[in-house]
This record gives sequence, C-alpha cells and structure tokens, in this order.
Amino acid sequence: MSRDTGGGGSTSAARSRLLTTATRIFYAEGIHSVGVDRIIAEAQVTRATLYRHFTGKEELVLAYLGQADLGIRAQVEAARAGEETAAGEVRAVARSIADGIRSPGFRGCAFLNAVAEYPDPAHPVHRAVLAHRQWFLDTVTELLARIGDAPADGDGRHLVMLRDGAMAAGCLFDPELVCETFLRGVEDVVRSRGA
Amino acid sequence: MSRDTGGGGSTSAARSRLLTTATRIFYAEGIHSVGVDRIIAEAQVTRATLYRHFTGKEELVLAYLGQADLGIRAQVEAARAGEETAAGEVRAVARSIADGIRSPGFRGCAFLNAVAEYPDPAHPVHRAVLAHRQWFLDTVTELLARIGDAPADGDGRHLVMLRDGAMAAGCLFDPELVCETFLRGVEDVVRSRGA
DNA sequence: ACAAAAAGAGACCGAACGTTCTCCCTCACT
DNA sequence: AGTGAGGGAGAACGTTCGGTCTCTTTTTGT
Repeated sequence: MSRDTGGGGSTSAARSRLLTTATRIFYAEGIHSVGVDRIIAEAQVTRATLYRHFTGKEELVLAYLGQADLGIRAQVEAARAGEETAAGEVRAVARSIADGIRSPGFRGCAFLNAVAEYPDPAHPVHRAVLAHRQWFLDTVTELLARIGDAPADGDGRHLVMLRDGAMAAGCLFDPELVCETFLRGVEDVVRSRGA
Repeated sequence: MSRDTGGGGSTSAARSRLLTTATRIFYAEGIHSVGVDRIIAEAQVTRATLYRHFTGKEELVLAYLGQADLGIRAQVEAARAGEETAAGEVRAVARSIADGIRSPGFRGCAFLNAVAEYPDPAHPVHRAVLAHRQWFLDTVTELLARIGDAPADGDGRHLVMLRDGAMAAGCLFDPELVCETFLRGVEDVVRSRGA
C-alpha cells in the first residue's frame, strides 16, 4: 500500500492525511490563523513528514486549493451529466451550488476566502484563485452560449456574480433564503436567453 | 488641539493616526497577516500608545470595521441625498458602489474580507460584520419597498447578492466589466418593480 | 505655575510561528 | 538478505507575534 507508481503526483498515506486535514482546517478556519503544528497534530504526522512532502506551508496551501479545484470541477461535471439541454445543465449546476450552500459545514467559497488572505496579485495563491475563477467563468459562459443566439459573455458574468454573492452570503445569512434568491436569479438569466 | 470633550469617544492625534493607519493596512493586506509592529511603525506611534487607546489588536480591528461602517453609511446617505424618487435613490446607491469598485486601491468589501478571516460566528469581529450586513439589507429593502407595491424582501436580497458578487469580483476581474454587469442587474431589479 | 494626562523610547516577556535537524525504526522492492 | 525511502519522535533554530513594563519628555487644562 501507499506506493508511488513513479508517474507524476506522489501518493502516500501520510501525504493524503496531511492534505485532507489541511483542506478541512484551512476551509473551516482560514489559512493565516492556523499553524502547521495544528495540521501535523490532527493529521497525526510528524513535522519532518510535512516537509518531506511539501516545501513549506505555502505549497500545502496551494495543494489545498488544487484539491478544492478538482472537487469543484468534478461537482460541475457530475451536475452536467445526465442533462440533455444546455439550459438543463446550467440549472443542474446551479442546483448543485445551492446544495453546497445548504450543506452543514458550508463556510463560503474556498477561493474567495483564500484570496481575501492573499491580496497580492503576484502571490501564487492569489494566482491560483484567479485561474480557478477564469475556468469557472469560461465554463458557464460556454454553457450559456449554447442557449439561444445572443452573446453570452454578459450573462456569464452575471451568473458568476450571482454565484459569488450567494457563496459569500451563504454562511452569513439564512442559507435557505440565499439559495432561493440565487436560483431565482439563475432562472431569470436562463429564461432571458429563451430557454 | 486633540482634546477630548469628555463625551463618549476619545480623540487624539495619536489615536487618529493609529486608526487611519490600521484601516489602510488592514484593508489593503488583511488582518491576521499584519502585526501590530507594522501598524505602530507606520502610524509613528510607540507600542505603549497603542495599548493606551485600545485593549489589544482585536479592539483595533473592531475600531477599523466601525470606521468602515461609518464610511459606508455616509456614502449611502450622500448617494441618496438629492434624489427625488426611491428608484433614483437605489440607482444612485448602486452607482456609488460601482464608483468604489472602479477606484484605485479597491480591495473588495472590507467586511467580506474580514469575515473570511473570522469564521467563528461568536467572535466579535464576525458579529460586527453580520450587524453591518443586516443594516445594509434592511436599508436597501426599505428603499425597494417604496418602489411599487410588491413585497421587497426578495428583491432586497437579490440586490445585496449582486452587490456581494460585484464587490468580491471587483478586485479579481476587470472592474469595468464587473460594474457594467452589476449596474445592469440592479436596473433589472428596479425595473421589475415597475420603476 | 503646577499637576495630570498623553506620548515617546525601548527593554522585556512568554508563546507561537515556520523551518531544519538528527536519530531510529519499519517497510517494500531488488 | 540488503538497501533505501518513508515515516515517527522530538530537539532546536531564529523570528515574529501580541502584550506588559519602566522611565522620561512633552503637552495641556486649571
């Protein structure tokens, strides 16, 4: 068990525990306010093991965001699967986002939270957030472009803006009301494109 | 100069410098990542002076948010003044928000940024953010209620959601496009109420 | 003029930070 | 059987953190 196939990404029980723990704690409590001691303690790993797999805390943060990125891409893909129309896919993605907001332990968007702690645009963490956001904007814009003939750029930005607002407010207001408002807004956008 | 009138809030040159500096740095760089040393150095104040005016860093953070709250209330009030209709007031507030997003040095919403660093709902900083947001939601909802006869709660939440999304994306995407999308969304809400 | 408050200067504290180090043990593959 | 990487355990590094302290100087109101 826990053998590296020699390919690209390394895998091991300790590294996996480290990443899972870091993901949980960083998402729930923020990044700057938790030290590596907390993470290695809860991951039941020694300090040396951390620095054997990551060059430092920053790389651990980047791995956390990388994992979050993979998770969201999978979530979007899963939501789109099974839908037959582009409008159906957009609605399914929106429902999936709403489900996340309603989930216990929801603490907002991991990327928006992270970028609030890394305002420097040149910082790798900040850039990772921008990259993820660009992917999401492109994805929903392409999806919307398949509904009707109107240019989709504005509607894509509109949808992302609603999502950002919903993710930000989802852990500050009543999640149920936030989801209702969000889904209604998405429906308006989809209908305005003739679906 | 710099004399306390004996009323409620104390005023002094050093305290004012401290608060101005803290506001600037906390907003631009975050809270947990800047130490009191940075603040006292740039405020040209000694350590003892900080702790003479504030019980600790946390109180300084709360004072920072209090100042930001006052600033936004004044901004909203200024935008509303001179408008003759409720719809005009909503549009003016939205334009004022867009102006902020377009301003150089815009780093998003001070409250959303702060709450990302204080996820604990029981923490005073977190609660200060919730209080500010509740005020803003109430304000725009009351304003929207004066346009048309339909219930305004949903539209108020919709408008706040757009604002949150715009503030979050305003320093991550092209501010001009963000403002355009935001103002269009606000216009849709206002028009849907018959204005 | 005088007393009180505010501010400056800087030493100092214990704790936590991220990081590096050595030593030894346990596996898995050759 | 042996070799080398992965991991556990823990000491130690220098730095920074938030916060407290004493002492002196400046300012301010009476």
